[in-house]
Amino acid sequence: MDLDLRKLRYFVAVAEHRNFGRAAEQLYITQPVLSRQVRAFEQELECTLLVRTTRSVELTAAGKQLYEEAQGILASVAAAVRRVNDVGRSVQRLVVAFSPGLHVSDAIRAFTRRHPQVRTDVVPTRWWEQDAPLRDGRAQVGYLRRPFDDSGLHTIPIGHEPRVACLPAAHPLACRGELTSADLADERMLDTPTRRTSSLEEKFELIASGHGVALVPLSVARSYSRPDLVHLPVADVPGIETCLVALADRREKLLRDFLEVATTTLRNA
Amino acid sequence: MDLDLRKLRYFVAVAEHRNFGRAAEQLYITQPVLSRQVRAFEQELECTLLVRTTRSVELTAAGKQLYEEAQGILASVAAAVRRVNDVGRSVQRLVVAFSPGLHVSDAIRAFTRRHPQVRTDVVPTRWWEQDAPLRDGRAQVGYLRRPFDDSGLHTIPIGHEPRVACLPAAHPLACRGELTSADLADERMLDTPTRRTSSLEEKFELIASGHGVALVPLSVARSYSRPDLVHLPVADVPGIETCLVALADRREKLLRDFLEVATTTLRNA
DNA sequence: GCGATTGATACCCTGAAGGCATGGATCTCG
DNA sequence: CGAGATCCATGCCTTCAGGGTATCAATCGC
Repeated sequence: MDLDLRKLRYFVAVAEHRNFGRAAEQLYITQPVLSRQVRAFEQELECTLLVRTTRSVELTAAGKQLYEEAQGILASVAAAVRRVNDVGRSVQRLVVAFSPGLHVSDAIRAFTRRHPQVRTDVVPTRWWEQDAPLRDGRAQVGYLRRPFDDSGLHTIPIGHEPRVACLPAAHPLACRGELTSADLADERMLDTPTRRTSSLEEKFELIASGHGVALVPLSVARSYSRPDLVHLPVADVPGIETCLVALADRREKLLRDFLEVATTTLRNA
Repeated sequence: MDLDLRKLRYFVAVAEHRNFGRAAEQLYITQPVLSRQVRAFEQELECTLLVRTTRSVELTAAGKQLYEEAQGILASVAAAVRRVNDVGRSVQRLVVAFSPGLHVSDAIRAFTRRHPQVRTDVVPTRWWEQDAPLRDGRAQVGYLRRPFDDSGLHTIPIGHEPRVACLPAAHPLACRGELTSADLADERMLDTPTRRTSSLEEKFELIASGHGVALVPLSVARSYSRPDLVHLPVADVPGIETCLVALADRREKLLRDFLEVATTTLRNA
């Protein structure tokens, strides 16, 4: 019933590595200790979390559930501790979440000029749950790309960018100048938000190794260019909208100021 | 950085009792241990949380912040642990939050008839943050009275009830049959959501002891009748709306079923 | 000034957390 | 098939955080 966060962190490490030895190494403890702690954790929860064979470690349904829960718990706890520290030191802070490929430095610089006493920070979001840092309290404002779950969020559209097709350089279509969606009809698309492709790097790796192609926002294509991939404009796919986002029920002056500064900055850009 | 939940609980107990001895008693530990643990906690956070004199304990700004944060953290952690346990035992559960005075037993009984395998549970809400159990994951559906913060919530109005005036039995107006808002113009109203009156019982206690009067929903007046208070209809105050509420982004079948069963049940009632 | 109240300090003890050595099971490869 | 590699579990030892008792020190009320 008491749930020790240390043991929760231990479990998370094992869940991520699927391997006690390497998880222990990352935690700077020895493997036997980790085995014992995780087993004790399971007994406390009265619930089996892992299926161990001598060769592999797998998560049970409960283990998967706990792993999901743990993400949010640990993130919220860390954010809460930092907020308490900020209050204790009379520090004002604004954290900006941003989706891969988007740049917020201009807005932050402009905001810092106007509010030099406010510390700013940024946190990257994972593209299949872009709203998570806002909802769990890690960030107060986000700079996100649609689509995302906007329930309870205040959104300000600030831009629209085309999407380009990303293909392996060796692909037959790669030498063409511009494509249409018809050209891509037979290709395997990697756009669906499956959690398999957890990072953009992983997605590009899959594309480069021939597992499929994808449509990506132009800014992403610019940021992650690599020699074994080509990016080609596609005539008839809709672009994608970028938004400034904040929790709808937040009314702090700092937040409103940032939204104002950011919209003007980004409009001038 | 590591934040021990045990110490967090210790701090919360002290913050609530404003007294080490009584907090220790509630925690089933001794006072010296509690003093040491809380001080160690402050050192870990590198942040003073309490101002102690030999006669009193007060919260610093950081302490207040942490106390607020701790509410959510501990509630979410407990809810998460229970969800993990439910998954581990293949238990399906639905938790219904309800505001003071509302009765959900009919809906729950009807739902249980249709889904006998689903465990149901209820959690009371505090009237000044009725949406909290939904947002922190303790409950999946709520039966709340407006006004509440409905951003990101899916709401289904299910009823409208009049409000009645609650007065001390000894009050000059208490012998009148019906009032108008003009009659109450000179009275001190206890309706504003100040956190001073944390429970309805406390509110009624204040009224009975002559600190003011209040407008309360009829169902609340019925539930909490006591000899030293009278409830009188007021001709010209608007009634209050009751809603079934769920997080807007939730689509679980169980939840949708409950909403359906509940709306029909409540409409027949 | 005196007792009551309340938080802090000193000192001790127990048990949980960590380390090391090693066992036992399974996979890989010659 | 046998040898080695890999990986989790177990046994045993050590350390220190967490808890207990006794007591001190400061403040309030009378």
